[in-house]
Amino acid sequence: MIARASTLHLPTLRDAPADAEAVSHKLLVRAGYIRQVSAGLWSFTPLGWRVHRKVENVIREELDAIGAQEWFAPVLTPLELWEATGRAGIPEIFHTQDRAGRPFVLPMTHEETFTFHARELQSYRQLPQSWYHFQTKDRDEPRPRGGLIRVREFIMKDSYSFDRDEDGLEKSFRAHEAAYHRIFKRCGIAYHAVQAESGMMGGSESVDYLAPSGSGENTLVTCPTGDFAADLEVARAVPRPATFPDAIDAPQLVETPNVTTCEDLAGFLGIDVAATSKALPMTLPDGTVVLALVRGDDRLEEAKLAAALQGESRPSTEDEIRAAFGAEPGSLGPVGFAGPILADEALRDGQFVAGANTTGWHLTGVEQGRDFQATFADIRVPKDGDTCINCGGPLTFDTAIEIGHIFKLGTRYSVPLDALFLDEDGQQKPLVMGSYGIGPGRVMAAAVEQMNDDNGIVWPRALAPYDVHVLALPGAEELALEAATVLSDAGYDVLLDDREKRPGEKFADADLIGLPVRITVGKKTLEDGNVDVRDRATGAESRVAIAALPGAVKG
RNA sequence: CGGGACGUAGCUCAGCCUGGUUAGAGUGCCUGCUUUGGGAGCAGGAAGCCGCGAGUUCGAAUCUCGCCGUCCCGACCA
Repeated sequence: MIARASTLHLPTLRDAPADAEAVSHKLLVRAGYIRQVSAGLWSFTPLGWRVHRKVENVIREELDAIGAQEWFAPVLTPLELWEATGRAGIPEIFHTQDRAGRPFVLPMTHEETFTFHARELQSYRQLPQSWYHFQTKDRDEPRPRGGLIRVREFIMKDSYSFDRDEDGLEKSFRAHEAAYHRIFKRCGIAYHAVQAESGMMGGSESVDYLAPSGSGENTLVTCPTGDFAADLEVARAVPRPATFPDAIDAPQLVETPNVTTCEDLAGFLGIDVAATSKALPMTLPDGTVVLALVRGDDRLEEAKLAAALQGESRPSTEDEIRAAFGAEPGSLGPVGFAGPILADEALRDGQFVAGANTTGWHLTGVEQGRDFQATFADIRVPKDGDTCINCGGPLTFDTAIEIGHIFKLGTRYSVPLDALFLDEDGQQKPLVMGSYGIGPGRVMAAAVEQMNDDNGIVWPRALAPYDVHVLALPGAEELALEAATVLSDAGYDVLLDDREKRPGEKFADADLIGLPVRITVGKKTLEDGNVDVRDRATGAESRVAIAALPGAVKG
């Protein structure tokens, strides 16, 4: 087909909006792919919607190839389904009601709805099933940002698998994993599949798909040798070794007036900050105060802490600290503390400086096992200078966009929603489920983040809204149409720039919009019948006869 | 929700501190002429609830208060 730029709504801008920060945000707006309606609410222009649909179709083809079946389920969902699974109270959920006052949610995912439908699966003979749909998701995000990177309403492809047991789930999970690999590969996106937190989804295993980019919400931790990749929140790493002072037989009290940070403490004592410890009292829901202990140069990773404590906790209040330690906040430490202590692995070996539970005093030479008892877990945030747990190589940290996430849900939803089937042994059992999401909008954003230059977007062929951009320069309109027609007849989607614009403006817009191939038909063409074929990514240019275009354009 | 910034033409911004004719520029848009292989030139033109509401004042884009909106950092987060 041929789309004429003269009639297409193609609102390119010379300047990026002032409030845009992320490259993908700036370029998608400037090139006319998206427009903002309100915070976190974006419309896709005709051009942008074509890209979105390209992503959708790649996903659709790969999911269909693993036997998944496409549905379409409503956004509006009766609240009672969400009450049944206990997710109605999640703060991100939009709530609404009908005229009779019946409550509904605008859900952020469709586990409840699809599990509801899965109640119709009654026999193991009907299993396994993998169902998916593309549907609008709403999330009352506290802070939307970065154009398409974090929004309040978006289309997600979400799949749900239903199996009779864990083995079946494993197969369904791996099938999706393989499909996801093919999907992102086809979209031309660099990504890492990493172990991740299951978060509010529940379930046992999850794999996060992170696309490294200049902007994003996640931090991807990788080892250059390729033997390690993880989301910062769950990444394990080896901190640099601490340099300890000479060991002593028992902790020694030292006065440390006006010392508040570990850096100050290390400076005051003239020791390595990594030889100090940091005490962070946390309160559990039942009121218990747990002392979280990390090395002086480390930060506490709350996601890891939650995993170690098997539940959420919060920083203790000053009153709770006084009650638990009999001391003021500021010089807390593990020695003499009667409650549970959870220490980071980095504190296992060595003698550290710790708070003395007396304001203005610290203890040197504090050794776990001898001076206090603790349980150990990895609860620190990895940081620059850490090394790989597998090969010891230096780790690198990159911001990344989460473009997909797959979960083993188990029976988290099938039990509360009574999605049961009759197994071969005559027993009624809950369906064993998985769920699998991809945000096509985020795939678009990630592609732009990864593929652009100073002049604009450089779309991979699979995602470009059209295959070829034919520029009709003044006087060559007829020939340009001929070139476009030859390509269209050969099966290419062509954007024909037949606007009454100066050449420079057409070139600039073509670079900005970023179609993979640009064909210029102009004065030179009138002379010898050849057109210029230019590769957007490499800038390589060649002169080609119009009749030979289909071959020359082939990727 | 905490911290910070911003709201003036489609877009990018000036004007505000120190209140005062009819609110400006660039770009984009419209008309005409000239031009046409990397955002050309000339001439003419349309385009603004100066975020909203109160207040101060003879007089408010400008000062004060409140609200709303948007962005950034953090918290939060499939």
